[in-house]
Amino acid sequence: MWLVSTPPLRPYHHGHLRSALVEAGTELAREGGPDAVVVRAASRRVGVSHNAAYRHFPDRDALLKAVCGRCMSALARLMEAGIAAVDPDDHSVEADQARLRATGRAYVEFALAEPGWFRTAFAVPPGLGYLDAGEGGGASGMGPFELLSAQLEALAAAGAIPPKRRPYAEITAWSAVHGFSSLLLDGPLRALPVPEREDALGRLLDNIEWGLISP
Amino acid sequence: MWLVSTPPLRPYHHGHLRSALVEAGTELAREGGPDAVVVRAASRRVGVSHNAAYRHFPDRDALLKAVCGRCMSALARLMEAGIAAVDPDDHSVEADQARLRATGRAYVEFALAEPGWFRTAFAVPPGLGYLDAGEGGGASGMGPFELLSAQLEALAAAGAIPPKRRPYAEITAWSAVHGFSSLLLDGPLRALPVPEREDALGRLLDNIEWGLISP
DNA sequence: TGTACATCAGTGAACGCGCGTTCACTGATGTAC
DNA sequence: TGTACATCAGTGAACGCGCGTTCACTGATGTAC
Repeated sequence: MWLVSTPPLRPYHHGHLRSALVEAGTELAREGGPDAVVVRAASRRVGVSHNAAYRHFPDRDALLKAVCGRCMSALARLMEAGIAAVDPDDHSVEADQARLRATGRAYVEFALAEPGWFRTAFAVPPGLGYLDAGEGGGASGMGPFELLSAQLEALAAAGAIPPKRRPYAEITAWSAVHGFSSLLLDGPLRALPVPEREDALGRLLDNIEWGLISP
Repeated sequence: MWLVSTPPLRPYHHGHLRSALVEAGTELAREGGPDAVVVRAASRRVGVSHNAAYRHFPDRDALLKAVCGRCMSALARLMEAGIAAVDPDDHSVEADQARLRATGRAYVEFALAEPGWFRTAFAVPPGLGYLDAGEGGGASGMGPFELLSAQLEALAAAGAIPPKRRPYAEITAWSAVHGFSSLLLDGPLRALPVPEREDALGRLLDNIEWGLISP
């Protein structure tokens, strides 16, 4: 008899099922946010039975956390791109300021361009600890917080931020762009027309800068 | 035979089932955030069969939206309380500033004290339009945005905010406190110890103020 | 005041869905000799 | 190089859960006369 089962491509006896699942989960997150990151759908995408995932993740939350790390990395990479767009050899205060603004703009752009990823990046399951070291970094290995921090540090080193205004500057700046993004995506600013959104972002970045830089 | 059904208190033939369901949904939101606002659980709490809800809401999203309005109202009321804590007869710039800070503090306090409500307030189902007029207001009828706006307007009228810094001030201030709250609840600031959280909030409010007020 | 009747707000049962998780299993892989 | 065997990463079936939503229904309420 020759109804021998044609082995279906032997898909994943090679140890990269874990990363394939994270990849699939990341795609689910892109389309549907954190709630869409579910074991069964991810397994389905990879073409594997849904319980195979439990060889690589103790439970759904572990998968989700890994996906969150990927989303945070994507954000970091977009911020890095924004920073890199300013001439890296220019160490003037103006260039430092431009780099700071670029991090902020990139943050908001990421949220608008990839809302599913943005929501997922901040949906690390409670009770799992936050992202581990090494998770959530961009190409440089630095995460969004470190990238922002580096720009502020440069401005402070150049004397543009007076020392009394330096503490917690990261948190202020981060909060502003994060809140703006959230309000645009899910909050009452949903309805804000695009041109006003653009203006509002400009004013918001101005405002942060004024608050930090003015003596 | 006398196994006649003893009518179980005739619970809701009086037209207030709708509000009872919203009430129950609000309690669910408090405990579990927007995802916990589900038709069956709300009906269960009220003591009514789960399909009775469909006499009052076309679907689950309609219930959720009503609950979102309640949560937004709760936020507005806490902000109102913060404002009212500053002597209402004092119209000095200092008092206006204190009222502005009070709105910001109340916002963050609300998020920390009632995380479920805070998350739900900003989880209006997409595609339903945002909250209708009349929903989401506090005792004064004003929503969080209007309350914030009123404080900024007072400062502008007093000349404390230069005209060139007035546009979009609402959005900047709101974004900052909203982002800070979100990052504390769900983001990487989860782990921030309480004293630093307090310091960070103070600096954040300072920073907004400096950004708005300095000439 | 009493009665017939329409309306309205509930009930109980059922459908179908997708999920997380566990079980005993099997076939492929890698290794010791 | 060949073989016996342990290990490991998958499979298929099943459990139980809670949900949204719809159906035909019934009992209470309010109203016209």
